[in-house]
Amino acid sequence: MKIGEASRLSGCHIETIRYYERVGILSPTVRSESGYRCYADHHIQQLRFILHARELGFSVDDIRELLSLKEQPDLSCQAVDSITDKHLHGIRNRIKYLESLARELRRISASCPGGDIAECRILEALGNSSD
Amino acid sequence: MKIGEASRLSGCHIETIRYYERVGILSPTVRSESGYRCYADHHIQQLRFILHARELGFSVDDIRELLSLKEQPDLSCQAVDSITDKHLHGIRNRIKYLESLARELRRISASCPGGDIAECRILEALGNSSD
DNA sequence: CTTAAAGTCTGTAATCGCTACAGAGTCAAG
DNA sequence: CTTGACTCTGTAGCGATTACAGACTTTAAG
Repeated sequence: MKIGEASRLSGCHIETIRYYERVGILSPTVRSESGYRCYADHHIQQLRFILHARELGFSVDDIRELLSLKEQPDLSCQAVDSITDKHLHGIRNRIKYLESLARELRRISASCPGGDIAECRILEALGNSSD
Repeated sequence: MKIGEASRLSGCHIETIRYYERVGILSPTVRSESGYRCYADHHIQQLRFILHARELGFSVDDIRELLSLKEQPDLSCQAVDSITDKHLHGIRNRIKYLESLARELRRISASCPGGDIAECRILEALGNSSD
């Protein structure tokens, strides 16, 4: 099948499919006489895997590694767990960071009486280095 | 003062200072005979404002607007509030999104018995389109 | 006075994960 | 036979920096 159908079946944009091939997480395809990429079922499977992993926020590098591990069924899945844990850890850190930002913004915003710019506490707070 | 001292006083990297000038959120400087940038106190103030706003996650475009509003003390600070609220909203949405990712990752991760890759439920879950 | 080190300049490329073209070629239907 | 849909490659853009290379200037020490 050609890239258009692969796109419809996998849910990946055409340009993204070509991108995944370029960065080496999607296996290269056979080419037709005219140079069109020809996709097989396993490509669709791969694309769905990639898409789902991306939806869960895994990086392309993580996915490369996950796909490579997938090819070695006899290995312990500890490496997979480790990638997942690291990723989860990263997400939790980002959440904590964003929560602290939100708290701080809320605090600053609440302190502003809402009159003229001259008395705006938000701008004032931004002007002061560490408050 | 030259860029090195401006960097030390403001806490911005030298290259970042030049970048802020290039994108137009830091006022251009007078140049010395040899072409070195000469910074005054108000540049340091501006840099601290920018740095703090960036720490709170405001975009460069937001900052450009905040700085421009700051120059008009007679205006209502409603525009400032609006930028801040929008930003806070964006952060809260990102938090929600990351929390849903974390829940899903946790769920998938917990379902894995931890043996061989062949039985790894994480890889299995990633392979299945919508679960 | 010379030389070495530290500072500064401009311009360009890299980061990440796509997305969006331009311009050319291919294929199927009417 | 032509129109339109599809595909190709290659390149540039996004955002906010960071990281050079290669050239120039200034400062401090010997």
